[in-house]
Amino acid sequence: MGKKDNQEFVTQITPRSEDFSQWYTDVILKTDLVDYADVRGCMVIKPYGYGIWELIQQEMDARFKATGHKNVYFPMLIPESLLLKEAEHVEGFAPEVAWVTHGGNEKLQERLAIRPTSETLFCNMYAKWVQSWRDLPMKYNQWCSVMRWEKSTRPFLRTSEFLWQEGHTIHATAEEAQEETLQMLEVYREFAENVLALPVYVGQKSDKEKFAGARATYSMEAMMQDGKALQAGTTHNFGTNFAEAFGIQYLSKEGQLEFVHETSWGTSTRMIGAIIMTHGDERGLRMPPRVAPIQVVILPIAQHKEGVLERARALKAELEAAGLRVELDDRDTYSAGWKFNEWEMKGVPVRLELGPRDIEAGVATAMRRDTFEKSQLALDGIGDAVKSMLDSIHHTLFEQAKAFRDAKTYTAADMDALEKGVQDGFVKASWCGERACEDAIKEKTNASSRNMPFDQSGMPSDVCVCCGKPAGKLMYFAKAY
RNA sequence: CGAGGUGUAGCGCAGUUUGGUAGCGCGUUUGGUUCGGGACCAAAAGGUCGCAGGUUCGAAUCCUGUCACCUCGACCA
Repeated sequence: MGKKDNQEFVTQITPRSEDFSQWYTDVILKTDLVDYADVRGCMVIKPYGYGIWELIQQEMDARFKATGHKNVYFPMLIPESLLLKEAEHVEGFAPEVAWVTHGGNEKLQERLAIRPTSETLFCNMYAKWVQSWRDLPMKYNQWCSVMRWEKSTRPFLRTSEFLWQEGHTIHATAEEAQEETLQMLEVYREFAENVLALPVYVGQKSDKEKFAGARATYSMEAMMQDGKALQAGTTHNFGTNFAEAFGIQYLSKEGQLEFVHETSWGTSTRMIGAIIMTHGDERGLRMPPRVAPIQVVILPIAQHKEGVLERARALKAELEAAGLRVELDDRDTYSAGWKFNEWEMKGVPVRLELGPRDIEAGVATAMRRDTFEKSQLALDGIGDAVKSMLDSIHHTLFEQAKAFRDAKTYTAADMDALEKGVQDGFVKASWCGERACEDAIKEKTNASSRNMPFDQSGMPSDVCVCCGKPAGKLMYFAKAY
């Protein structure tokens, strides 16, 4: 047994350091997360990948409910006239809308957009539903898929159709809407850090980067292992932009007709891409325990021997009773070594080996995926031991990612330093004008932008990544996905 | 849409320069021995060489066209 060493296995995935893109593609295909669909720019999410999404939905939904939101479902098709109502919004989305032009064999009188996002539908209904200040706020969320005809696509990061959640709320006052916008940004941040183990920066985006039709857009950005920024969630404050376009008005306590203030916020399956590109290593995935479809895999060793399988099944039942997601790999068609490597590639956080020697000693041999550390856990009370190991793995993943990001975050006082830093990671710098920022990131700096002064005063803590205008003057710059 | 690259067995590739029987590794199937870090032996199956034309006695190989995918830009969650 075991003539081939692990080096040989590792070479099956393109080394991360050599070609990060190829590594990403290798990992998602070889770990059974997705397959390429034979449909333009779309992917098939396989059971293991979809399992992650289900857990994300569960965790997020609980947070939405806790902040007073309810789930709804709106149609996938949007009449063109509805989409055209808010000028800035149309302009922003027009290049990437897919249209339905025929019903059966008949050409439609009005073409229907396949939703790229549902602001217009929500607005249309809100206009009917709202009469009085008593009806406000309305805080709805929907889980669905949307379609955007992207020019180039990559699984999870950018596909034509993608799964997401979109929250849409309307409020009586500007203050309330702003509070909602920031609250949901905080919900996202807390979720990213505490559930996905993704350290993120949150902040406001620049006018050029903001959502089409929004007064203000906020986002959370994570650093991938190639130093690029990935937007993992975004919230928008529309003010009364859409309310005015769609006539969403209510009668206030004072008897005045007022426009509502609206927000929207969304996160998508892209978060799965963020997990992969943040936590993955040379062996493949490292799933953050709280969204790992399989948290513990039990590998019976020498399972043909008497009593081993029975004990393994009992162990599985015990761990499941403790609330853990457990897989028992009792396939006898693969050797133990083969299975070790497969589950490591799939990123299962904890592996429990259970063989005759373990059973004899009353223990299971545990291996944690984050550090490859092996230890013996007493079978007696093993549920708690595994749970605390999972918590520890979560924290290790978070701290590793944070240390990586911090080490690649530079401070720049001039354009040269900014340009240089952006090649490797994030750059913290004072706001120096939108044109100059973009130029720096895209290596197309010209003389006029280069001469714009860096403002060294005022360094607020809430800042944003990727060419965003912060609430104050400090911001982060990075190449973005 | 601009620039570059790749299409040969399920997967990864060689063969193309200089035209001459379609190859290799992994995987798969069958039988046996194994089983605590991708086991070994033996046998077998599997390909209209992306597609369409052309040149030629003969094309994976040369010519023309076309399609798909990948990387980098532009656009975006």
